[in-house]
Amino acid sequence: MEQINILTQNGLKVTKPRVTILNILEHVNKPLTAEEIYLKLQKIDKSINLSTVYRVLEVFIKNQIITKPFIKDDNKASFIINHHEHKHFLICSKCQKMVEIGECPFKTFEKSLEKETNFTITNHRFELFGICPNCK
Amino acid sequence: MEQINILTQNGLKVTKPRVTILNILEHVNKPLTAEEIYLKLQKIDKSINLSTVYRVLEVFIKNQIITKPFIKDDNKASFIINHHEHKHFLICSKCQKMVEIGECPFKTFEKSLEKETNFTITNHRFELFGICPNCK
DNA sequence: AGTTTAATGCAAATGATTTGCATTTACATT
DNA sequence: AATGTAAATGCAAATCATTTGCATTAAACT
Repeated sequence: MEQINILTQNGLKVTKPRVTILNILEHVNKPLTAEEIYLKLQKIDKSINLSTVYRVLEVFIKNQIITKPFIKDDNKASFIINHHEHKHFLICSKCQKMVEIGECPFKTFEKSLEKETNFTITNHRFELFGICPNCK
Repeated sequence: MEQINILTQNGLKVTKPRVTILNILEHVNKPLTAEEIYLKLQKIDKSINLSTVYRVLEVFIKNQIITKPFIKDDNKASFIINHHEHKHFLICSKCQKMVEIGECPFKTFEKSLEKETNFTITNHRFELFGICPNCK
């Protein structure tokens, strides 16, 4: 199973919570909150604890298996599998529906900004908000 | 005083907490957390309460006097005066220093994305992260 | 299989933000 | 200028996402 490879490659023990969470995130492939992950987990294995979810997410972030792209206005953080692509989302302010944006237009922008500010730029966040066709 | 105009223009009662918070945000002109605002307030008037800070910020957001541009990884939200400019920041991951980015390169990008997705785009967030010259 | 060390479950703690309620204050009206 | 009223505030307690301490369990090495 691919999930197991990712774990062993990162020197992480292969445990049920880790495999299952990774599996969920792989298949969903869009940002989920810790609680959303927890609810999906509950359908698979009732015994997995919410604090385990947080701890697993923490380890995954450290190992760059996932990223925490943003914290929404409701104060909940989101987590998404890290395919080392630059992904950005357009989020409906009413129904929270997310649509992926095809292209990330910042590569060249970052380069010129590094020269200008003398920062070393490691990362960026970009999200768009609007009203989706259904909610209009 | 300009702060009073902004309040009355928005049909808001002119109170000391509101005037003072607005004054702070006007002069700082960069994102502050509720607690940072509270600490600055304490130096001016010990009696103003943290929950009042939150309530004032909430009203200001509703009236679009300020915006809540992002929530940092430490789960603290930031608030900035809304001059209806598109402002974005480059944030040092070590010292949290913020540098304003001169230009917002998304206007045309948003237009084409609206056609593509059929969303009505109302807003966006963009932050860059890196290491500042001092921290390197 | 046995040993070791890290991962987990559970319950309690934490910390940012929110809320209920009694009191105070802004401001419209007299 | 004094008064009435609804909205704003201070204070304490509640809430909610996230984190942590600790006893137990389980992965993976020998």
